[in-house]
Amino acid sequence: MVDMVKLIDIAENLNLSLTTVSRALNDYSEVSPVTKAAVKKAAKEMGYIPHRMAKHLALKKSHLINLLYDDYSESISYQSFTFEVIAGVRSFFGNTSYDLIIVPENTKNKNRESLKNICYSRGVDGLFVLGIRTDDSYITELKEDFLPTVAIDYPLSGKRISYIESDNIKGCKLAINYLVSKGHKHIAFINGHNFAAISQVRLDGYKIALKENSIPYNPGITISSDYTKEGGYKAANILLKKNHHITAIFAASDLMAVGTIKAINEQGLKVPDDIAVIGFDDVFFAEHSQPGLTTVRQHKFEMGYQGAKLLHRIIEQPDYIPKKKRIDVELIIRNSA
Amino acid sequence: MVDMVKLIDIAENLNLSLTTVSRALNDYSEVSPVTKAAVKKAAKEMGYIPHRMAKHLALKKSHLINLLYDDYSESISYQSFTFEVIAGVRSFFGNTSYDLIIVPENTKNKNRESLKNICYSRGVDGLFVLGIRTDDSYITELKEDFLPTVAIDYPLSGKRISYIESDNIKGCKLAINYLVSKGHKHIAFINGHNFAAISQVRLDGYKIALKENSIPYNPGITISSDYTKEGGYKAANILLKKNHHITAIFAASDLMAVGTIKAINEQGLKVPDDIAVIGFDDVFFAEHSQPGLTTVRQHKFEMGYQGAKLLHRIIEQPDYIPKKKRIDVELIIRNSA
DNA sequence: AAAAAAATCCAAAGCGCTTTGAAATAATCC
DNA sequence: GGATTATTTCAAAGCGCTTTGGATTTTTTT
Repeated sequence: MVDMVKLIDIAENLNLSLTTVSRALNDYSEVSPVTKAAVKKAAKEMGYIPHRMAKHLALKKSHLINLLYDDYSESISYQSFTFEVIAGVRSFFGNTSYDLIIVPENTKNKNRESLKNICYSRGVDGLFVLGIRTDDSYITELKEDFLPTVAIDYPLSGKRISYIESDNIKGCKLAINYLVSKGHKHIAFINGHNFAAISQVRLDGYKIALKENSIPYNPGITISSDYTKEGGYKAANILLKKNHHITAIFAASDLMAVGTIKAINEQGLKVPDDIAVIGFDDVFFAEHSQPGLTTVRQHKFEMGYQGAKLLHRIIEQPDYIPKKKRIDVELIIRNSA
Repeated sequence: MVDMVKLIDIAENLNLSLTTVSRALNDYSEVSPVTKAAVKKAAKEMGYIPHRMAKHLALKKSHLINLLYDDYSESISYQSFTFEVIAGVRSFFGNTSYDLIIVPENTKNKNRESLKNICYSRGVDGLFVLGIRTDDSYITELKEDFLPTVAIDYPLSGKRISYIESDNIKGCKLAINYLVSKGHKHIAFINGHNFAAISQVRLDGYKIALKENSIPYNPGITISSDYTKEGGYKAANILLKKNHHITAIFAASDLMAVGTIKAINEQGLKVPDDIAVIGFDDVFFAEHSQPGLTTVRQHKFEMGYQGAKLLHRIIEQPDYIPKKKRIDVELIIRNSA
């Protein structure tokens, strides 16, 4: 790296002390407006670029957010969800002086460093967690509340830790109510695996929605599977084989919904005429699927943005008591239901 | 942040000097095996976590890679491409001691900080550039070759700077050859906008492939548009209206291919019977489209991985002369052609 | 056993910044 | 005009680490 001009250079150039230069640039009141201006002018002319690391070392504040997410998942739903949430996070921090740091370590790796070590050794000021599984070993550490943290879709609470979630219950209600309004009474539910915290929530939402519509919950037509297309496909096949009353299927992800539609078609049945299908997420391809997928849209960017905002607040206001934040969802009506 | 144990603590505990402790932990030869072991043991017991920033300040090496990419693009192709490339980057650096840092600043923002400032002030050791447009103001700076850099899909070369690209020419040949083998002679090309460096390359590839098949290049059936579904849709409509000889359309992205198919269907024509369509990228939904999209697959993860490897090498071997790296592509045959 | 060489260890300086506590200067008061 | 207060500046220490140049001890050599 090219050798850069530093504070002491400016100081010598102006016959001032290092202290004064530092203070001038940081707009301290102790330095007269005249010298302040002079310093700033010189700094600009000399091409001074403050050295963040040095600053951080002195201040014990890194302005770094550890962005923790998995990327080994093959699921495109997850990918696009993650990407958009991160876009939201980035957007918020774009107006602050915080950077995001990604520590490349695989969740799969069994003897990976502890989360605490990773964060402490980098001196990050906060942690943003995305898509963590219930069986991840980091969960234990997270619960210790050791660093300002915001998670997406995983319930965490403490003095400096909180989370963001979509209004999953509402989403389920929207879906079920819509199906009921179309005359459906036998509505099956294909849920995601139990390693995602939201799976439980969505199951609850499904039950609540049924109850509100005075439809008895039938465990026989609820199946847990992977959040993938294949997961949906398999689950749908099982459902279709053992139960012939079903007129609608609610899938906990768009990807599963796509798999479900495939299975239905293979049985010689038509969507939505024979069986209606509703998904969850509204990922990009939902509108490109055949037929266009009716689904519950999550506002991913907003989740990221609000999460970042929350995290920022936790960091900057030490006495702030964080609350979870719920992001609204909406039903996108297309042609599959 | 909790107060952490530092070198001096270990030193005092063991009645050694700070120097020796530092050297012991870094496996210097000047310290005897006995004390080395003692120090390491103590460090472990006391829960010592090295402070990266301090280390970096002293070493003038941050082990940080600036990861530069846009996320304002609505295009899912771009998103999924980006996500997978980054996954590759992460995977490579997962075996090194480098972290990735994202400086959240919008490309849209007109008075954004200079790239050089961003990099220098953070002391990053390298720069990984993804999806930069030809009209981006950073291009000028990048060409200055001011920092070890690797770009994806943008030709940059210098002493410490290089790039990775898919073998676009081969990709075009694969597509065109396949179409020709199916008897097509009038093959239109829907290209992406001129702000992507690859657009020019793919156009060249299209021309070369035609030539190799002794088909004259007809500028009338080549159209530039956006890399989006709408872009493909519009372009296809123009093509379909003004030329009735076309039997095949090669689109420079899957998304455009999807739009193309939509346009074709709306004209009452069938894919592939009336008009064959081939895309580029092989993004996730390519196989979910109706009909399944025949397309040129890019190995995105590999691009990221190899790019990271290249960057790592440029950084660690100052005398290494970087060359561009080309990543293989393959034709994925489905039902659209 | 004395001299030379090798092996260990250490105090102090330095990385580029902020901040404390004190000193010098300027402005205000009675 | 001397004392008090406010303003402006500075030298030095500190953030947690590495490294230089020396000092001290141990081993080898003759």
